[in-house]
Amino acid sequence: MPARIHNPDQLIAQLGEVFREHGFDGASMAAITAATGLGKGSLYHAFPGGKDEMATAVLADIERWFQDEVFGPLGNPELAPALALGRMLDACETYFEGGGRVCLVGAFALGETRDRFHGAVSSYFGNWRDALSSALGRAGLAEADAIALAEEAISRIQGSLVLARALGDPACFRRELARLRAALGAV
Amino acid sequence: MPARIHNPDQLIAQLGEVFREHGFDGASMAAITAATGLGKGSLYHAFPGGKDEMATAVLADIERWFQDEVFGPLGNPELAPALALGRMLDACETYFEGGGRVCLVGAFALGETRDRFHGAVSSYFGNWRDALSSALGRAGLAEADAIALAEEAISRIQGSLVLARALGDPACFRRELARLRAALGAV
DNA sequence: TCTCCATTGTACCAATTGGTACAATGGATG
DNA sequence: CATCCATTGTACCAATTGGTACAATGGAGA
Repeated sequence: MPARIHNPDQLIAQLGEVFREHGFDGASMAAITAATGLGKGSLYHAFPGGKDEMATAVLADIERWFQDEVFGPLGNPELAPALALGRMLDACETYFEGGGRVCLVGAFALGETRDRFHGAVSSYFGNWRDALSSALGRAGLAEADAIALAEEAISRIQGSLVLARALGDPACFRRELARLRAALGAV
Repeated sequence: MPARIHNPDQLIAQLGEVFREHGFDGASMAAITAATGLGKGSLYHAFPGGKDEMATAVLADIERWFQDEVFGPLGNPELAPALALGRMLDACETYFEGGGRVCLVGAFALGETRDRFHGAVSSYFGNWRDALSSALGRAGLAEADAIALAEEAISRIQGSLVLARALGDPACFRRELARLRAALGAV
């Protein structure tokens, strides 16, 4: 009966969407088997640690993506900061699907899971802030100003995702990104 | 055995803290009875609709508080806008305990509960945006600019709560509030 | 003091939870 | 073709879930 060989990348992506849609506690094994098409046997074979391990893998995958697409370019001294900043905003627009997709890490930070995955959550946001402030520093800002603006920019991105989802209006997020693009472009 | 007369206001506050700490799905009836000291009998007597009704009552209570302390003053044409804006920031600093307390409505917006309480969530953020943009309009901004700045300010508040919680550094939130105070003061 | 009834705690319910055990499968290796 | 073993689906588990039923309580009004 087994239809062997399951694409692990696709599996992680599917798990991510389940957690995004239901939250950690809300993502029951029943929902996970339904979304992935895999039985418990397969899931616990791939993730002996159960849901915790699945969520950890998802978070690691997200961080890897942002490391490659966002944090890396931002921290790269050989890349023009203006270019890296624009790339960050483009990546966010794509990744969060123009405000239609929520930030799983942010949701985990606010939600019931705040402690359980604190390491991954804090690493994600810490790396983002550090990389962004590094780019802003290279763009000419003093260190304190760079850190302040980095915190502001990340807050605006995360907050507008909350707002967009709350109002049911993804355009909220895109508008905020546009304003942010102008503000960061003026540095 | 009953120790009659239970302060309903205190009960709502306790329920709010449970939902804040565990999330909606995570707040089991066991956790709720523990936090409130009330048995299931009392709880289902006060809230025949179960957890849903409890959460609805908590959300209504939060909206009432913000209506009185924030949205009302912001929308009041007889109040100097600069005063109302300052009062909003003070109220946020107090209510969110300087970044140590999460926004339950924001958490519900991001989390697994996004649809179930969509009405209350969208009303809270919609009223906030409308009241804030009204105050900014009275402060001299054109309507489009007022709406844009209102969305930005709410995003910054909500986002910095996410960031503060994620990094385990409540000061993040207070710093953002301070920057926001400067930005809104310059209007 | 006595009665009444809103309030309460407790025992209980079916359904679902995350997790385990294990046998069947079938591609890869020889 | 035969063997092996990683991979898989299924049956099952105790614990917990949200919710209900109901009897005991004890303050308020007569």
